[in-house]
Amino acid sequence: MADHRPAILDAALEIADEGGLAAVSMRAVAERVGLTPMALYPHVGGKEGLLDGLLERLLSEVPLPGPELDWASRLRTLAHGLRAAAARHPAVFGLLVSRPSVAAGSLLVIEAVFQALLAAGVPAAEVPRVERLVSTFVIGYATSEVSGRFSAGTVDVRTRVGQLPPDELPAHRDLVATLAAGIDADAEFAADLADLLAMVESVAVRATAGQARSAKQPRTRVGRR
Amino acid sequence: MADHRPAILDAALEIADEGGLAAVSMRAVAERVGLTPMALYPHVGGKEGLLDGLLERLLSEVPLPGPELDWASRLRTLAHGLRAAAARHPAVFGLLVSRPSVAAGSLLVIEAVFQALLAAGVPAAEVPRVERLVSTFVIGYATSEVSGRFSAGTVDVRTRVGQLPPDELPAHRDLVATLAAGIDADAEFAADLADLLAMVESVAVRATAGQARSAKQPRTRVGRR
DNA sequence: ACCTGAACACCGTTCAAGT
DNA sequence: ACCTGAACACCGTTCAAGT
Repeated sequence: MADHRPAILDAALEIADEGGLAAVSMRAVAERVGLTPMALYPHVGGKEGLLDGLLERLLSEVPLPGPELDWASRLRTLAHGLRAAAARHPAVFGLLVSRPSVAAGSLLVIEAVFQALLAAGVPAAEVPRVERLVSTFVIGYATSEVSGRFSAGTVDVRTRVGQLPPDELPAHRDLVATLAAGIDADAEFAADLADLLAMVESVAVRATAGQARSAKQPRTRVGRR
Repeated sequence: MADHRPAILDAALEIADEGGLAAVSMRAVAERVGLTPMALYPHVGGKEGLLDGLLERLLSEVPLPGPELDWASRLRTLAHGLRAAAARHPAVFGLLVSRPSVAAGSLLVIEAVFQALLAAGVPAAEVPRVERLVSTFVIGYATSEVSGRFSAGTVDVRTRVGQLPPDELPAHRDLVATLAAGIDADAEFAADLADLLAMVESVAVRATAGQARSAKQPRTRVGRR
């Protein structure tokens, strides 16, 4: 009859947003959608399939940058879009690091990163590696932020340092002032991205220099910021 | 009577290594250690506490670099040590991204990174940010590797690209040769680290340049390799 | 304090039965 | 084919009882 898959994923996403991943049970999803738990199986194929569906939903929400932007702006758009998706759906986003995710949505994001890196002048042989490097950071950052890995340690530096004899943590002691200031996650993410994009450019420049040495082809520096 | 906590964590770690996180149930751990499930509670304080204990175990296994090494070698030692711990205990390592982890073990690792970054010349105000940047990448990389996020997509590029109309994935098409070659995870991790350490150095140099402009203090470039 | 055993309120999933 | 309802083999945890 009707394809209930979209409605099932809607319900599951709502439950995940409201009560975390632990609240997403086949029974709870079924109840919200007005079906028996077993009625979900033909549509999502079990719990794993349901979670894959949620991840696909989340990735399809990430806006792809238009081709009119320069490569650095395109990477920034993607990174901020991914981080925004994490803020909207923290529980589901946590699945991203730990799941293969062969979803079509993830393919399109990767494709956009590939195009940006090629436009930046990163040699083809290095593009997949650099894509994984940048993606790993962005996904890792958003996950850490959303799961509390960042905020937990920094709440009270004194008690943290107090866990061990003070002379075992000299750098912590020297940085107490900075650490006590806490984290401005928005600013930090932007600063990290700036450093990483500079890194991408230096990979590109390094390749061009090697190529110029043998074939002397100059190359225009792509503007940042 | 006897403190069973170490034995409990031993058993739980074994079970996690053998059968994944799903196999780590209070009942299974209790059985292996020769107790009733409820007997674990005074020692680890429930399931969450048990998982925290596993994470602490894992982090305490990461070797800390000696002070005789230069900053870049120290960061490399830490990064490879963390990745090696992930290879030994893949299931437990997956908890790292998603858990606060205020463990003493993680404190010592962070301390070592702080010291290395300060030695590299990264200004104190930027050290915590750069620590989080590098740690996020290293943890994210090891997690992705261990959970199959990297390998899954690349197994068969043709079918992957076949999911969508070919002209929607031009960069994928151009990179088919590189993508089909697969991933040498060891080499890729080393290359990523090299690029990130160069980035750290450029952050340090940027700061020194600003400082030199006002106070003209030269600074020795720390050797890499 | 530490441990046991029974019980409670959940899980995902199988299976036979209905339409 | 799609859906139901009962059942199975699990969970983490509470609680009263023992020592």
